[in-house]
Amino acid sequence: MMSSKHDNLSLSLGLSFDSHYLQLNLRPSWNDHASSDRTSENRMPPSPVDCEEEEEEEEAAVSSPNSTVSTVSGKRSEPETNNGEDLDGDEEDAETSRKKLRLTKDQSAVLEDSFKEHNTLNPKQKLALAKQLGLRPRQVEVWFQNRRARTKLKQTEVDCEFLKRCCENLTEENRRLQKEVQELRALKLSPQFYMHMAPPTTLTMCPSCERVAVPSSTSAPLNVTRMGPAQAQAQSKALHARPIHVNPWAPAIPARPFNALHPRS
DNA sequence: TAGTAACGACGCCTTACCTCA
DNA sequence: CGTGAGGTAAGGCGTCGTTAC
Repeated sequence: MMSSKHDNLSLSLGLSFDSHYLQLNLRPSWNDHASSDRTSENRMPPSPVDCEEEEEEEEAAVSSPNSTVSTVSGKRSEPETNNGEDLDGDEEDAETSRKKLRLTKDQSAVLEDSFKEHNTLNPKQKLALAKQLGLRPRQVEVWFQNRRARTKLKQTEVDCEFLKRCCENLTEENRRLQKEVQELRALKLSPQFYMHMAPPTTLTMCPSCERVAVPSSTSAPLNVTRMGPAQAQAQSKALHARPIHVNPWAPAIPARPFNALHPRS
């Protein structure tokens, strides 16, 4: 099913906004229409029996916003009377305004715990959670959707920060390598450099592109060969004419695994 | 067996509401 | 007291997978 494609979402993100949000929920006057959590709409069902009775039809009418019968329940212009809870104190403007229904601390905590276990819900779990929390299944569904969106957003921010640091490190590494190339070129211009150097390997310099050829299939020690013009041209021709699948002009510097975050380590 | 409509679930985007500085 | 920013519940729409026909 579709839930499987989200199974690898990282849940280890810092979710500080939730605690902040939950603290706000403790305030008794967060909503004038709802004098308490118990009386606020969609918070608590009129009774467990009522909730049980209504959940059956709600599940059919609410759980899918796209089904032909479900879109009725969520219209912002329509009062939410299916739980019957919004009639006990805010009959003044319930018909016209869409209420902001804040979940209680306990509700959020339970949802959070459930989300840590599995970030998607099957219909059975959704119904059970809704019943446990005194919410409509649609509310539980929406909470999980928004929660997944928040997780994804957080992950995107983390990824963005990571890529930013990668970019910075690569820029720094590039700067360092450019400097190194300049130094090597300067050394190359002075003949004494080669005179006093006992090269540990044999390298073949390509006269045209000034790179060092690395034999692809030999493990024998290399010896630096300074070729004459004709000889070098012939070898260069041979090297360049050969059908090459892998670039033979590898960097002369021994390659090592590059860590973008720690390029010098 | 292939095609198709219905349905459910989800993601993405947006809106409306709420709180706080 | 008014206001803008940020957070969040919820609506709308498109997409995809499943199922029945």
